[in-house]
Amino acid sequence: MPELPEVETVRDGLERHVVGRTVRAAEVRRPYSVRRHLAGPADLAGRLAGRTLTAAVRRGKFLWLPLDHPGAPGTTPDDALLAHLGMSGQLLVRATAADVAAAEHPHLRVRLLLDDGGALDFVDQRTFGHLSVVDLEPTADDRPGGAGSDLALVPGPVAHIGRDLLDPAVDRDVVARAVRRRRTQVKRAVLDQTVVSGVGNIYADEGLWRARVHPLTPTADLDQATALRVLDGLAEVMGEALAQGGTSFDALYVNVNGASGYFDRSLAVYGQTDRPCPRCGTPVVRESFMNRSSHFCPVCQPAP
DNA sequence: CGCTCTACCTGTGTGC
DNA sequence: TGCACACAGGTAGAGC
Repeated sequence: MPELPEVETVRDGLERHVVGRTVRAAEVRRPYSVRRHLAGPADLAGRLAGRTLTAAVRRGKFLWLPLDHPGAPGTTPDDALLAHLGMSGQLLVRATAADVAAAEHPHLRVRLLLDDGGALDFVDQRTFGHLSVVDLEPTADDRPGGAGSDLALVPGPVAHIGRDLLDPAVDRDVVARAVRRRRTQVKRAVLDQTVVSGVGNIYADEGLWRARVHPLTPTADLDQATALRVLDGLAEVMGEALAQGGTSFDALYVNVNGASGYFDRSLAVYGQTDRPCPRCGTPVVRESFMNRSSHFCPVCQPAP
């Protein structure tokens, strides 16, 4: 389940192994996986052929690779290959033609054949993820936590996504005020990607546990210090997961599912129903929330 | 405009 | 064994 640390691990792998290479051709095996590319699979393939991948950029859980102009290398890219991994998406680098041939996979959705004989494969079991080629647009960076009037060059579908807590330009004080401005519960607020991006169900539960805040606490009840403690808890747990993911990252293999190894060892409450809270030993509680689930310690995180 | 809820998708696990 | 169903969950867009 890729959240911010997993997507950042993928971005880092793409930066080191794919950036600078050129797409020879794109094969769309499953049109549904490019459904956000409104002009259709053939148009997507046409816009990728012959283009060079010039960078790997991420905001929250969105990831994009700006594309060089075929006839004008070195100019500022104005479009990009945009990816969202959804729940189960993986971007897998195949180094050689032999690797490509050996890598047929029942969940292979899109294959980008590269000009050096390798490939970049988009594999996605549950197909919540998607790829598209979209224009980059100078976007007023006035989202919560943004850098005020600065313009950021981001894909159109990413324009409404807030900065994430691992972004050096994020202002946690501003994000905390944005969380408190919402009229809802704190877990809903931190899952809202327009408020703060990159947080999914797993890290929301873990961050709230670290901050000792119940998921259903009304945002109206949060003072600034408590809201900041929640953001600190989220940033801390995502930072630790990223550090672990980075150390287990395998060269030439950009993995997502379980790449960090974090899920098995370090989760305090997520998926730990009835197991003891690592702080106080009280059994962890699971409750239904937004057709999902919330996990928390009923003692450390008292109900509002 | 702000908030809430659901559809989208597929493989795995569980209960009858 | 076979079937039905719950579950995992990020996002866009509809609904209120």
